[in-house]
Amino acid sequence: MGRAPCCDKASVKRGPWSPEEDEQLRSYVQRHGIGGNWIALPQKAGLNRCGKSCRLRWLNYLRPDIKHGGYTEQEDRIIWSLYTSIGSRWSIIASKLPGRTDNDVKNYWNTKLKKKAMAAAAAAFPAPATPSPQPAAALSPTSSSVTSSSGDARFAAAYTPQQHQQQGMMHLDAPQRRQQTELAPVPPATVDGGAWAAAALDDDVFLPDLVAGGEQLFPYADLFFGGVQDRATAAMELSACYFPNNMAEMWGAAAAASDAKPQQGLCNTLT
DNA sequence: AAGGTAGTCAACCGCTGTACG
DNA sequence: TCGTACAGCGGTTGACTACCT
Repeated sequence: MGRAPCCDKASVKRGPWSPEEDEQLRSYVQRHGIGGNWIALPQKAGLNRCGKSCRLRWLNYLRPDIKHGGYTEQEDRIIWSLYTSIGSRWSIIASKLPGRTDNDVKNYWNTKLKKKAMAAAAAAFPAPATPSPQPAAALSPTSSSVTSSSGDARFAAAYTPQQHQQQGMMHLDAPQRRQQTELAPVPPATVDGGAWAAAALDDDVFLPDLVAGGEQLFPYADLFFGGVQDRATAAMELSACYFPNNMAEMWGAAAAASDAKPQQGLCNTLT
């Protein structure tokens, strides 16, 4: 038995929102809040829309703190670094960019940033004269983020694990990294976030790949952005992104939950 | 000017995780 | 413990626009 639909799709309006509907939803939320129930909201607000549609419209468009377009190079760096580490977990990536939504970041990556990354990859690793014995199809079939998009597959295929090792780079196998991320052990709670990140030696944890100092810092950055002038500054930007001031407190709470499931790992903690 | 193609982005779909009775 | 309802997420679609031939 399947789940009952959240609304009667035949009777609710679909498609683009009119300015009147936007105003209706906006004024209702401003006056009453969401009320913890999106399904019931359309009826209360007098909207002939599905609750999910209202939620999406509010979160992605009507929310007062939303920013559209005008991505900065710093934001590009953050998106790109996180994508290469955790894959297409857009909500996590968006949560590190104030005013950005997961949908917006996803669209931005798919339409602009991915091409930029692929161009950089193609320039760094020109295609061999003979066909590669390991085509993109050899990538993990379990990866929706890779296999569902030829662009992603090509982007990922541009970097083999061997190349990563040769270049001293972190791996681009997003599902693998995701698995590592979710299974990553809770780090010591006695050190602050930045110090822990710099001190961590466990290769199973992705954050040190990004924020640890020295030549390993942003290993793709030179390819992608044409060089980071001030690596220390860039490190601080990303460190601030990943590690809030109460990092030790956060990890302490996580460590206290000794029976924490693997899913309660790094990314869930950060969200 | 007209038709075709590519790019963009809002919106939808279907699935998963979680809270709750 | 199980079933249900809901929120949230990521992938995909389709309408619209810009650009090219």
